[in-house]
Amino acid sequence: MPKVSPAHKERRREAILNAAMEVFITKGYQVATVGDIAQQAQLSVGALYRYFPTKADLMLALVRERLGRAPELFARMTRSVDDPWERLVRCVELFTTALRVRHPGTGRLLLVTMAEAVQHGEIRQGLHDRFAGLVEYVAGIIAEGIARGRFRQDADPQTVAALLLAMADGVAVYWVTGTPDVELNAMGQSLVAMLRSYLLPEPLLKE
Amino acid sequence: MPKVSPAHKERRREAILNAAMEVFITKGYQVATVGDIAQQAQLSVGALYRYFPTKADLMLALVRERLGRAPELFARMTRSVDDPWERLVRCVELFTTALRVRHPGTGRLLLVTMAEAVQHGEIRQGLHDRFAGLVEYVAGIIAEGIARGRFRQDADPQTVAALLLAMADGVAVYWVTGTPDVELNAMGQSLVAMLRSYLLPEPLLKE
DNA sequence: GTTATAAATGAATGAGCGCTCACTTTTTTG
DNA sequence: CAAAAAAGTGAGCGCTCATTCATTTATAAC
Repeated sequence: MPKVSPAHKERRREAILNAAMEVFITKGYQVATVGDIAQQAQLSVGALYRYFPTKADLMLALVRERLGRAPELFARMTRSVDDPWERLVRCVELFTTALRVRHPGTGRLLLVTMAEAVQHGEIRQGLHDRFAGLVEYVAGIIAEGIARGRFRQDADPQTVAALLLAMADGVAVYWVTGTPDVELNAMGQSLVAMLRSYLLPEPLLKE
Repeated sequence: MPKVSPAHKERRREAILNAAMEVFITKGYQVATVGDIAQQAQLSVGALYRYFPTKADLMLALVRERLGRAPELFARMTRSVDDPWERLVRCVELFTTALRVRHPGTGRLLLVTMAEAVQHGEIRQGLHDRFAGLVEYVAGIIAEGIARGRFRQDADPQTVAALLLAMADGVAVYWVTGTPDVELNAMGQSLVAMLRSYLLPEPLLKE
């Protein structure tokens, strides 16, 4: 005879994950304490341990459920656009918007996760999956553009996609560190301009 | 009446910094212990504290002396090249080579430093100085190229430079995490190709 | 309302860490 | 060689933290 409904348990689990995210991105994984997270979730330490067996499991769940879903999220948000070039531009826009507005914590989570990945194999795997998924999606867009004859024929989809995403994450990481005096929108625009000159053949350039 | 020469003290200080770098980049700042570093330096814990007052000071010295000198290093290594475009290409080459061959630990140090910067103000400042210095140098190259009429006139040196360097560091971070299946040279070549199509006006493109 | 049982609590446990300091070793100087 | 003083040692202090568990509280079923 269970005391609460599965739905209630799921809601509490989410609350704990939200609390963990908040604490991890403000203090970093190692400095954050389980007590901090319990307090943020308005729970006791013991109760928290009924939902996640260790502190590391909390982090891993965050990596898988908050970072790991980026590829499908991007795919869903840009599926409606047919033209490969437009879809690429949408991706860049989506990224800068998400970073600033919709999911401002995700950039910080990415940074904390990268730092932890150096040591923790499962976390490294989680990051790998996310990046590989994103590269695959973007490379697909580029490949389609090439196939349709709209993009420069000698571009290597995999490499360009990886470069693009490394840049995106590089900007994200620097942005959340508050390190450079970066204007996110200006960088997005320059990136699009650069991509356009590289990918789009001459006839489309005159505008 | 000092017991050892200043030169000897300086050599020991360097040895400790080398040990700290090795330990920090394999374990991360928080997980690394002062005991680890002392052991790596073949010294006792107490002796180490005669050279650096706290663990945090060790990290800070590394940030300033290993990361902070990147701008002058880049300037020195590319000064001999006169043509702005060639110098830009040299920078990209330099970066990929340094990452793989000459200073393989620097990428990891960068990642560990970024993670710590979230919390630690002085470290954040150190990172900021490094990035600002690099942006300034690269922006200078681009500005010169524009002034000489060799580069696209509507390019914004600051933004393009920041974008370029965020990409470089993004690649570095992903590379050291071992996350994507990245071929560093291929990415460097694609980057140069992209830059060429963006920065160089038509007459120079035909080759 | 009673009871069975899941959920929640938080003090206690034990391990580990940064840093100190009373002491030992080494080197320089005269 | 003797003495002074810097350099080096490492056990120990005080503290923090992840995790546990005996106990209390809340809920659902009847």
